[in-house]
Amino acid sequence: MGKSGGMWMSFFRGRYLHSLDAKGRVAIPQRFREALGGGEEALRLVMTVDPEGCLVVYPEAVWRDLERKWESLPQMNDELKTYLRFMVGWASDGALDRQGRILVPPPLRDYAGLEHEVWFVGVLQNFEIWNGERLEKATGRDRVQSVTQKLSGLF
Amino acid sequence: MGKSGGMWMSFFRGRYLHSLDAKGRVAIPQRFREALGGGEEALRLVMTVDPEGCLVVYPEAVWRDLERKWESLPQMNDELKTYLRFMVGWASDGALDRQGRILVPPPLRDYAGLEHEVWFVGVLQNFEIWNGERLEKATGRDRVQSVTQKLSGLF
DNA sequence: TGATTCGTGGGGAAAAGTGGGGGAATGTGG
DNA sequence: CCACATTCCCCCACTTTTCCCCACGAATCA
Repeated sequence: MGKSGGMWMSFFRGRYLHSLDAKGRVAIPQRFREALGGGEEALRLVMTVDPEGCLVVYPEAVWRDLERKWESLPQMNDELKTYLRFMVGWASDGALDRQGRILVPPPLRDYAGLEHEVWFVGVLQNFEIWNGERLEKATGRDRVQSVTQKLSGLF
Repeated sequence: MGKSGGMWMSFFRGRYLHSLDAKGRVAIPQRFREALGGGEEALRLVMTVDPEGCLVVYPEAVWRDLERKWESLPQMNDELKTYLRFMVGWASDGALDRQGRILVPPPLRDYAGLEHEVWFVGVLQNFEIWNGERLEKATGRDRVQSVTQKLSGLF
């Protein structure tokens, strides 16, 4: 609310530092909650891992599209099986509690090296949850500058 | 609003020294406000970071075009993911308050090393917010002269 | 010199994030 | 099938941040 009716926030943007409490819960940033589901219904999402060492969170609808795509692929080769074992095998679906928090299952917490402080990072269609040091390595200036070079043909 | 004489300034130009107050707010230079969004509606903008160490501010419309472009690219690309994590991951969207100010979120403040005094610099389609010393390093004469050499073929 | 605009500062209500107590649900071992 | 421990999720209370309002002072313009 407040933020005016402008309904253009359909993407996840920005970074937020939140804290994981002793019970393994974190509050989803309010801005992300808005992007998650709009309406009144309970916001459902799917959380899984990323090879870079963070967690990735998708709105349920977006995740379903991914699943449909995977399922409809022509042939199931070893690479695809490995990939699915990873993405789907780590996936955990859930809903926000009434305070807008999610519970991060212990295996995922371990995978991403999450302690007390965690960073939320929006990347358009989904968002990520990072351990601070890992995030810094992944988005350091040097890394970004070299990446920008390679991408410069694209835009 | 004031000097609505007639034509709009459609580009951002010039540099202005303003101050960030204790709550992290800065007034956008009046000239920039005019360029931002014409009409009477609340002026919306998106602020993110630049690898050179400053903040970049785009009018909402310009930013949306960027997002549309990014979104249409193949998403499995690691370089693109890194790039988005940087550009989108730092992005903060907001509107000016009634005094024409924006709130600079703490993470962005830290990234750009902004203390009390900050410089606004117009660069056509968008403008930047700098820490004074960094700006001086980035636009020192020696630096600019060498750059100008390399560019001389372009115009 | 009075009126208007622009930048700056601060008070205060509302919202967002954080932490903890306790009941329901789940699962495990007798 | 029944204790028992564990996990999960609700509610409430507290702190911090955000945002809306009003007000002052410097600069500008007639």
